[in-house]
Amino acid sequence: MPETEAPRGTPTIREVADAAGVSRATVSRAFSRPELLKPSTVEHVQAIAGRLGYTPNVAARALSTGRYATLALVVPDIANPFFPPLVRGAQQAADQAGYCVFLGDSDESPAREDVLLGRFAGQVEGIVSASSRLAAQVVRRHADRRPVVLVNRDIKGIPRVLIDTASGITAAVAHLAELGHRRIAYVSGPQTSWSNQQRRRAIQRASSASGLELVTVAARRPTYDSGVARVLDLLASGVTGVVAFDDVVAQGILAGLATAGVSVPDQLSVIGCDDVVAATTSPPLTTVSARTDEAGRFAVELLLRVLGSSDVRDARYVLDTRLIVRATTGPAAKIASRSANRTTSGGGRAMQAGRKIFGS
Amino acid sequence: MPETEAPRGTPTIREVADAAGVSRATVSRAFSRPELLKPSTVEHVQAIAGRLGYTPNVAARALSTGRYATLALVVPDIANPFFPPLVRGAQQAADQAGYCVFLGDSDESPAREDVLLGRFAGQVEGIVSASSRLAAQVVRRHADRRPVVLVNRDIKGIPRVLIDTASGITAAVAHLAELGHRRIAYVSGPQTSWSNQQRRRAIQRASSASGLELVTVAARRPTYDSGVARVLDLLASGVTGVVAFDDVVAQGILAGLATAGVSVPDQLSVIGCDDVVAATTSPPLTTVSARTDEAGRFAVELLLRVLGSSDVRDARYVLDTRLIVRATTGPAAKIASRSANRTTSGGGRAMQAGRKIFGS
DNA sequence: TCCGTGCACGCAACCGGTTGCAGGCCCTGG
DNA sequence: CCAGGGCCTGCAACCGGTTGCGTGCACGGA
Repeated sequence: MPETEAPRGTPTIREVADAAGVSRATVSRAFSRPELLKPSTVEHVQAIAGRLGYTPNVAARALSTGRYATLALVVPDIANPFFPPLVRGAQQAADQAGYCVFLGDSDESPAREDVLLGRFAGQVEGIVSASSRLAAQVVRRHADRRPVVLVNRDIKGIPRVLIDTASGITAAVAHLAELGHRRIAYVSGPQTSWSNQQRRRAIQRASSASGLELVTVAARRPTYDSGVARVLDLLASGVTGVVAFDDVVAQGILAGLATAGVSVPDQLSVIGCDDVVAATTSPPLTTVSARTDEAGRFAVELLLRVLGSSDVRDARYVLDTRLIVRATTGPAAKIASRSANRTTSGGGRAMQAGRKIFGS
Repeated sequence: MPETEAPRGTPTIREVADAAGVSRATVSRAFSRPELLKPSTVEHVQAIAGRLGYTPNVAARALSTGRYATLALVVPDIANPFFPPLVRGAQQAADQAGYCVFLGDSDESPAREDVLLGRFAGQVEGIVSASSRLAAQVVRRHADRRPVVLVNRDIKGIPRVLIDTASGITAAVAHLAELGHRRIAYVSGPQTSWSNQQRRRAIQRASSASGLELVTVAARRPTYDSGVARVLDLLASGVTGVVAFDDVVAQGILAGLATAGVSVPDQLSVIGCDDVVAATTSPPLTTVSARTDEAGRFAVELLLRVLGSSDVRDARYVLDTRLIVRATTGPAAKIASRSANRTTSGGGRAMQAGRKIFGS
């Protein structure tokens, strides 16, 4: 008895077609290519569809067109405050274009990242991989299957958006040199991180250019605790200024220093990177600012452009950075050491409101 | 001339079938229901498929089975540090089950959340909505189309995971009362937030139970800047203790107080909520701890259970919370007010390391 | 030797849209 | 009045797996 057709949860194109008295093709066109139809027909079909609560089935559409209207975003650690703004920016850009975004968290593991990219490749139009920890060759293999856009990873032939912290780092070193520092430290991040390599190189170059001695301390994972744990090494190293891989590490260092009774910036100057929590530390952190939200947005827009016309092959966007001087940098310690730490905040420097901006 | 078949980018089931000398059905079964096939056949097909680099097309599979192997997670603001750990937990749980997760950021807007849920409904098996700002009726409408699990939103009939901050808040108020505070403030969060309502109610109840006067100050958006902006109101209100909607607001308050030269906890005690940045503030923030990562994980596991057997209708998981006393709470100000702010950190209380834990 | 039984696999319809192609209709120009 | 040309719309194949049903075959029992 096929007389009573059970109406599914959500109606299909056929039911709309029947209700509207047209063919399925017409319903389809009413949604995807309305300019091919008589305006009155479009209106009629849309009305019926609206009444029935019809929504095109994305799987069916994806199957026949290959357009998924989705893309994937892979990050090493969503809990690292560097990434949420980036995710947000990417999200908004994708949204405007009607795309949905998958999120993947590789947990800083290249192996997991590889798995994620492979899994996503089958169900998205393109992938944005931020701060990829993968070997270049592996990234290329994935990029070979699906369009990939990188953020903060510089691989020739793959479209990429780079936050050029080198300029900001250079300004940071100059800032320290100007304040009379002679011996400084770089607390490094993940070894497979392009950003880390870039920053390390920039600081080496800038230090030797300014005649500063440079000590490197490895933090590996860029976490708060990792920053805290580096403090003893830092104090033992006899430096008067520190540049940290990122703000999170810098924040950990600040906390460690506070616990150790070392006053910032009187006894030690600290500079962060990314400006991601910098305004909320105490004292407010001098840092290298990067518009991470823009990086996310750009990456998605670039990806969409690649999807549109595949001749954008070797794009390479560079976002510049600036040094933002807040309150964790001051004159080198030998100068400050004659006085104790009388004034903790705002002492000796006329720079609390109105942030001063250096940089390229 | 149909002799030269262009091999597509990724091979289809037909090509594998041809290469293996079996039917498409057999290839399909080799992947989805191998127990129906002779072991040698399975092995053979898998080998061929592996060599060709075959991957089942998810869109095609989704179309014929209705199983998408995806789910969506919607949050009001990924940049709010409350959510990244939750996202992470959700992500991991989904991953273990072979699901990919869409992320949506509603930007605290009910309208956008509505759009997101609608868009996701068509392409996922289920949805986790965290801290939904939607009207209950609207949520129900969505839940009617697709299984929905809520986090921190209590709607009867819809499976939900709740972080019971009431218990922690109650302990917080008791803690303040014990320290001699008589008049305290609650800095509230988003009005449509269930958590905010829950916290406000808990603090009202606890205050009157302890005989404390309660003042409420509205922060609306739970941001750092919003916290900073509430400081003048707080100082004008004549309270000696403050409970903030969340850690982010509390952090802003701390910063605002520092700028205003008010010492914490000597002149004013501050308590946060969620324990999400609390360990990184200065002084370290006394707060109500919630395992947000577990909430995310639970929500996904619950969703998967709903998908498995749809008889879990009215599940309601409650995660308890605890008060973690760090360094922003101390004796009521009238005691401290006789002396100015001589000792900024660690004065008057023997409680820096070894955190004390109260709670349900 | 013949038939019943069950395993392993193929056939073909189906999921729900999309799109090249063809055909009907109407309008215009000769 | 007829031919030609557009404009709309329908037909039907197709995207790539999945799955109910049926069949061929081997094997065991009578």
